[in-house]
Amino acid sequence: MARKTDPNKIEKVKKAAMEMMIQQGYKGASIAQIAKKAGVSTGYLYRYYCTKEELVEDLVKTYTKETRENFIKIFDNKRSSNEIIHDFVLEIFRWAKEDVFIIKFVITLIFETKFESKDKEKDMCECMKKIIDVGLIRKEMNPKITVDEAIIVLFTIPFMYIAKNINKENYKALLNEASAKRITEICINALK
Amino acid sequence: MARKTDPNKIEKVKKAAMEMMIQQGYKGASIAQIAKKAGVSTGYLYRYYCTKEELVEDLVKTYTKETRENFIKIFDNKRSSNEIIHDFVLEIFRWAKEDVFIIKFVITLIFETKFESKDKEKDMCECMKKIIDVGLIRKEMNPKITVDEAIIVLFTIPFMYIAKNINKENYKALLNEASAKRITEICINALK
Amino acid sequence: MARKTDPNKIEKVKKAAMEMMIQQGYKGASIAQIAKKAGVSTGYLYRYYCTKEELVEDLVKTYTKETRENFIKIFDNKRSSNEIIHDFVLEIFRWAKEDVFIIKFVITLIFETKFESKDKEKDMCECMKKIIDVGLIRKEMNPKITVDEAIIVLFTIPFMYIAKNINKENYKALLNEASAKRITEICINALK
Amino acid sequence: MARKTDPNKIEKVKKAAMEMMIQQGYKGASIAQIAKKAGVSTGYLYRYYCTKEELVEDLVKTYTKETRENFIKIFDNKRSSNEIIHDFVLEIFRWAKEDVFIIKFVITLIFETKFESKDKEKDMCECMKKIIDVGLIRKEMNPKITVDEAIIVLFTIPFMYIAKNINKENYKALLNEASAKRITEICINALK
DNA sequence: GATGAATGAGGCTTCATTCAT
DNA sequence: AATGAATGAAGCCTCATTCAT
Repeated sequence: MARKTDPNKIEKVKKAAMEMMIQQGYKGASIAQIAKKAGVSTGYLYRYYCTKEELVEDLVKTYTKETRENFIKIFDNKRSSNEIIHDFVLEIFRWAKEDVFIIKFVITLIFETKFESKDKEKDMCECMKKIIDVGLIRKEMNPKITVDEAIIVLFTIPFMYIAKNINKENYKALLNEASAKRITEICINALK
Repeated sequence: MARKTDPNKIEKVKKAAMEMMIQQGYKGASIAQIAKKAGVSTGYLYRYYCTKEELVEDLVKTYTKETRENFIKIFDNKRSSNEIIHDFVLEIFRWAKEDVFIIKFVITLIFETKFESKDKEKDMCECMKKIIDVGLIRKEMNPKITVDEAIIVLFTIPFMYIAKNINKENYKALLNEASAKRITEICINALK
Repeated sequence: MARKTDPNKIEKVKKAAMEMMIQQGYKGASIAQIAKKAGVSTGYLYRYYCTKEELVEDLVKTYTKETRENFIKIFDNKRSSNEIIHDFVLEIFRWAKEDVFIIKFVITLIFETKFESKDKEKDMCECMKKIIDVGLIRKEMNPKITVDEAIIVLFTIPFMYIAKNINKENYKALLNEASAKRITEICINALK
Repeated sequence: MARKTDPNKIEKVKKAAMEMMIQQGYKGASIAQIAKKAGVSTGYLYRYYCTKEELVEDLVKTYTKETRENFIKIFDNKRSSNEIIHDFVLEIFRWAKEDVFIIKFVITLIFETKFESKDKEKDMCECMKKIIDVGLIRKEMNPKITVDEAIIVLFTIPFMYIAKNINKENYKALLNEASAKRITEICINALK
């Protein structure tokens, strides 16, 4: 009977929060700014989230869930480690093209240590262990490889590539098959 | 903007500012805290810097200057690109062991997008061009290599390695000759 | 201001408002809390009361009405002033045992100066004048007695006794015949 | 060297806080209102008090300290209980005339249960025990007397008398020797 | 009639900045 | 030159009130 909740509104809030956090970081993004950008009142946010922190936690959960699941699927696949790395880079590129804001937001989050969740860390480690197992068996990887090294190479390099290009005009065109191949090549070589 | 008077005091301010920013980030580090930690008045701080932002900009300049100069020297050296990379990694490790705060601060800065300076960017590009030239001539590098790729590999991998270990107990011991060799190896391979 | 519709619902609202005000005071009791406790919507509440203040004013009127009428009856009775005082104390005790919430609420109201009504004041004065008349004629009271003094003694002392005991475990047992006699004795003596 | 702290300013803040709390209660009195009334900025308050609650606690401590000490002295005096009661009433009256705001504030505090301190309670009980001892030995008091009853009579009656008159024009004149005598008489009789 | 989503003024608190001393 | 008291805009959050449904 009451005014129906506008599902677009909360989505707008999330987008606005993400954009502000991309521009200003967690501390820099104010509730007032977010609300204004989303076209809602400040109070509106507090119907959905008890605190600013909760809002960001939900953002992280919402916008990384699908991709994290995809990541897990990719690493579960029992093929050569080189193929897995290629699929992984393609998935990151696909994701980055799908929504510029989300990828920027994720990059922002990687920075703000505040939001490094234990879960994310654990998931990443699991994936790395799987690929290292495959890579060692197939002799595609350097026997000295460690989990930390794999994380640094496989996560940081593709993300940094995106971060370096995301503000360019032809951003989406740059994330093409050729560049994916090249980044894959760099990663594979790094781990050899 | 900065007027010079007592170099000791202002040095203390800078150190304090750095430490606070490491712990709390740019927004989190308050002028009052910094002044207290430095043992000066808040007003004193404003005789040197018109704003908080200016203070941080000066910090960046000061604490990256020496190392940037060292970097430039390393890349100017006309030896094999592999040797240059090794020297570069060693220099970063040396730096990281010399002053934990500075390296933490630099890592913080890499995060807080707010403080990406054009100067730093240009210097980095110059260095990359030099090493790529050498690497291509000596056939130590993949001919497809670009400046961006070199930056991603050569800066991200060593810094991420440090970032991943800096909060561990035996931090300085971990940054030894062996790990420097391993990181060098990863970088060299990545660019092959 | 109040429009009548479903007396059950609005009664629940009043009870809820009372309870919340007992626990939190006027400012502390929020409309949302009250509505939730009463099982109605916040909007519903505003069909009956234009403002929160109006709700509380109605509460005061409602919950003191019956007892004020009882008080008036007691003081109208043409017996000795001592007997009237005894009846009065018994009535207050009876009331306090009948509904802990109401008595707590009344005590809360005595505190929150905001809700001192002129009506209540006038009624009280009337009652006091009656009992003083009787008391003086029968020489049960000090000739110096004033209306204010009678109010202070006859209202404050029994209510303070209740307030001091209302949060104890055996609260109802404490408000027995014996304690009523004792409080009566104190009041009578005070006015002698 | 810095701007000298104006001792009058914080005093003004305390007075303003007291006045606002008298008018609006603890929750009703806002920091902004208090600051405005005191002629200072909102931030000013936070140099002295970490929170609003702390401000009020200090108010209570400051403005009741002297009088509580006086009360203790009065009750320590080994004379007849009637004389003690008379001195006590006189002290309350003196205090009430000295600063209208303070007495109003204390009356407000008596209401807002939030600020009933255990200390105050304990002090009160000590005093009551002393006077009851004297009163019983000298047979000036009813043997049935309890500590709670003494508190109700001795505190409530004088304070209520003041509360009832404090808003009258000739307030100070009303708190004269004669009325003190009369209130004393009522208290003494109540406890007989 | 009844609901509760939505609003936004206002509450408490922080902190970069100013300026009298 | 140096201090730190004082400022007040701005941050997060609450809640009385409104109004579309």
